This record gives sequence, structure tokens and C-alpha cells, in this order.
Amino acid sequence: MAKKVLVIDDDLDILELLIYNLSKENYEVKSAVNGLEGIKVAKSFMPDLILMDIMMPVMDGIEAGKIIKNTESLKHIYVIYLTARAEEYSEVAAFDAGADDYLTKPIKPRALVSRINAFFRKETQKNVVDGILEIAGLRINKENYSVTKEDGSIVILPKKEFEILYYLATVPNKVQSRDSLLQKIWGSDIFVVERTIDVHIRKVREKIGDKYIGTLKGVGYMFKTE
Amino acid sequence: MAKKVLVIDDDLDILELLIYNLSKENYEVKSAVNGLEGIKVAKSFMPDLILMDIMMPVMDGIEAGKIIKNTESLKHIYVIYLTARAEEYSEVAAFDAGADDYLTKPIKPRALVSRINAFFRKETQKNVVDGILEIAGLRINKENYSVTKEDGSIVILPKKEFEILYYLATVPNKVQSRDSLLQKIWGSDIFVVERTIDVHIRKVREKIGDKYIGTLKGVGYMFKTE
DNA sequence: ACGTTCGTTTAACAAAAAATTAATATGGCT
DNA sequence: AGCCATATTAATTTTTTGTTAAACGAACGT
Repeated sequence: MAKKVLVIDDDLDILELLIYNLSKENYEVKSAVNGLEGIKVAKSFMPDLILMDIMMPVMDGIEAGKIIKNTESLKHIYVIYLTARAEEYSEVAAFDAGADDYLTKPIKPRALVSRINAFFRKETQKNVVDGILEIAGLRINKENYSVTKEDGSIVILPKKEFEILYYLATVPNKVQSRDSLLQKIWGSDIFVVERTIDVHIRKVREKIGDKYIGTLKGVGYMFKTE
Repeated sequence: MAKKVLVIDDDLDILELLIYNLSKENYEVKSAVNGLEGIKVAKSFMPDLILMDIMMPVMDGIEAGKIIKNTESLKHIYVIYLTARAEEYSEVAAFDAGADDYLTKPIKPRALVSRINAFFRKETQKNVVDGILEIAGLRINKENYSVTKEDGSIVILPKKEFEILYYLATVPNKVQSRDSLLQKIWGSDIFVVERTIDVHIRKVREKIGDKYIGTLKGVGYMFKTE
């Protein structure tokens, strides 16, 4: 099944360039000429990736990005912005709007294609489908807060324990400080002592095995894939 | 009637491992040692599921997958690839070839079996005909708001109780937050306290038994198929 | 039209589970 | 050994759900 890419740009030359190069790589491509139309197309086309210009009439890319990230059915879609090098201010705005990456104009076809290919390679490596994360032999399922272990047994984790495991597994092999875990899982208003995390980590390890979550003394915890 | 599985692999040891474990689980198993032979067997055997290696002589799995997905009589068959972790490039290729899922080598018998079982469970779960839902031994009948239990007894549920059960059963093994249940069953204008759901859930459990609806504390309720 | 039953909802309290804290043990490192 | 950070266990608090009862109103039968 071909991967789907939606390209949104008001410049028809660029649009054509993008469509041509991506189609050649066997992506299924659809297009739109402004943010509003883009969102409409996205809802029916359900692309895996959106490539979008920032400056557009009717609805600009920043605005469209915000809407996408606030729409339940679309928020998981990866968004890459096309931005002229000059307008660097936009980069900041773009990331605020939930940009996952960006490319600078002028577009170089080969660079574009290799970046897109790299994205899909990374995606399939991560194996995230509908909140089901497969990694290191585990199947971490957000649909029912369960973890299927390598031996096929299934265990359901309580909310916090699951959230910690899930979050760590989404950024494998990257150490997360206790502070950052608190931010991500508890939110901005933290009334909780950092040691609390240790206890949750212990419980998770108890349930799924010790080998998945590593400790880096003085730094934090990390989901290990090897 | 036993479910049919076709396994295709040129490594006879793996083939034997797969056949042994699947037969033990009462699947009807046939095998082939390359893609070409696999397709031939598939046409006469008409399996429900194909388990296939990628690297094979004569015709590799990718090629075979493409042919299967382009053959009218075979395209509905679910295909799971066996892939060595190292060859990640193949994953992309495999999905292009119409893979529905994949398993990484080395094969762990228990994980294999549980994955295959899970697949067939999901398949047979889809028993909805004209608002009659058969699942987990229950027959949930929207025509008359009745539920036939495993012992054959029939109970009629009041509207709200039935709607909750029915909705939960249409998305088995997925937690539904109280909020989402309110949306789905009461509609957008909510004059109701979330606790109300608890009471309905209790009444449903009282009538059909406790084992069907599970609670995930802090998250919501879930219809369990086991 | 009346009383009665049934379904829905709320409120109140009990029970259970989970989250958090505190206290103590362990282990690595200089 | 002594320090430091984490692991672990136990104890406590908080949160969430289970359960019961009761109020209310609509539907039903007579």
C-alpha cells in the first residue's frame, strides 16, 4: 500500500514539481492550493504526511497547522513546512503551530525525496499505528493500556505506569530526566516529588521485566531497544 | 471449521517450527518453499492467512505479495511477513507489496501463536449483521434490545443500558472514556453527570455478568472479549 | 384520570485501587 | 569506608469507582 502525501502550496510550479517527484517515488499524492482546501482534502484523503507552504492566500500554513493539530482525526499526521530561508521568523511560528519538520526553498528534488523517504523509513521503524507501539519485542497498546510481552502474555497497566512506559517508548534510547517526565506526564503544575517517578518505574519494571527501562544515574530513565 | 494458514519459507527449520506450533493450536496448515509455489498452493487451498518470509529463492515474498494483492481471488487474504530485524528496508518494501502485518525473526513460538490468534479473534469478532452483534459468547440484538447469554437465557435491557453495552461491544477491547460515552449515547448537549454512567454500567453487569465490561481506573470502561 | 411501575438520574457513602510520600536498603564509585 | 543516587518496601493519602437508596417523571394499564 503506497504511502500518501498531501502537498499544499499556492505556487502551481512548485506544486507540480513536488507532485512529479513524489509520484515518481511511488507515493500517492494529492494537492491543495491553500490551507482551507488543504484541511478539507486531508480529512478525506487521510495522508501519512503533509507538505505545506507557509505563505498562502485564504488560509496560511501556520493557521492550517494549528487546526490540524487540534483536530482529533488529523493530529497524528506529520507536517513538514516549506519555508523560504529569509522568513526565518516563520520557523518559530511554524513550530508553535505543531510543525514536525521543515524544508527550505528553493526545493531541491533529490533532497526533498530523500528527506521524505527518510521520514517514512523512520515511521515504519517505529511501528506506531493507532496508538499501538511495537518496539523491542513489546506491543504497547494505548487502546486498552495493555502491554503484550515477548512471550505473548498480556498485562494491563494502571494509568500513570502506562503513560510513563508509553512516553519513554516513543523516544527510545533517549534519556528523559525526571523533570521532563513530570512535565510530559503530570503537566505543568507539578505538586509531585521526583521520587514518585522511581516508584512507578519500579512497578513497570516489575510487570514487564527489567531489561526495557534503563537508569542513567544523575540523569534519568530511558527505554532501551537493545 | 478450522482456520487455514499457509506458511511460505525456504528455511525448512522455520517451516517446521511454524507448522508445528500452528497445528498444535488447531489451525489447518499447508506450506510452500517459495513465492511461486506459495501462490499455486494459495489458489487451491484458499487460506485465511498467509505467513511468508521475504527472502526466498525463485520468487521472493515481496514479489509474491504484489501478485497476491493483484489477484482477485486472493487479494482479500491477510498477509503477514516474517522479517529479520536487520533488513529494515524490507519493511518498507513489504508494506508497498501489501503486507498487512509482519513479525520479526527470530520467531518466538508463543508470540507467534498469540499474534495469529489475535488476528483470527479480530476477524471473527466482526460478526455484526443487521444490528445483531455476536461477541464474546453474547448475542446483542438491537432489534429488540435483548441480550442472549452464554447459557441461552435472554434478558431485555432498558434503552440506556442497552445502548451503552451495544456501543462498547462495537469497539471491543478499546477503552472508552466517560466523556466519549456521553457524547456517543447522550449526544452533544449533556445535562448528565458522568457518574450516571457508573450506575448504568452496574445494572448492565448485574444483568449479563461481570466479566464482560472492564474498568480502567482514571480512563474509562471497556468491553472485553476475554 | 388515577395509581402503579419502570427507567433515568442524582446523591451519599463504602470500598477499592492507584498515586504519592516517607523510610530504609542497596549498590556503585572515589 | 563514606558518599550519593537509586531501588525497594511499607505506609499513607488521594482519587476513582462500586453500590445502594431515593427522587423524579414518563409511560402504562385499568
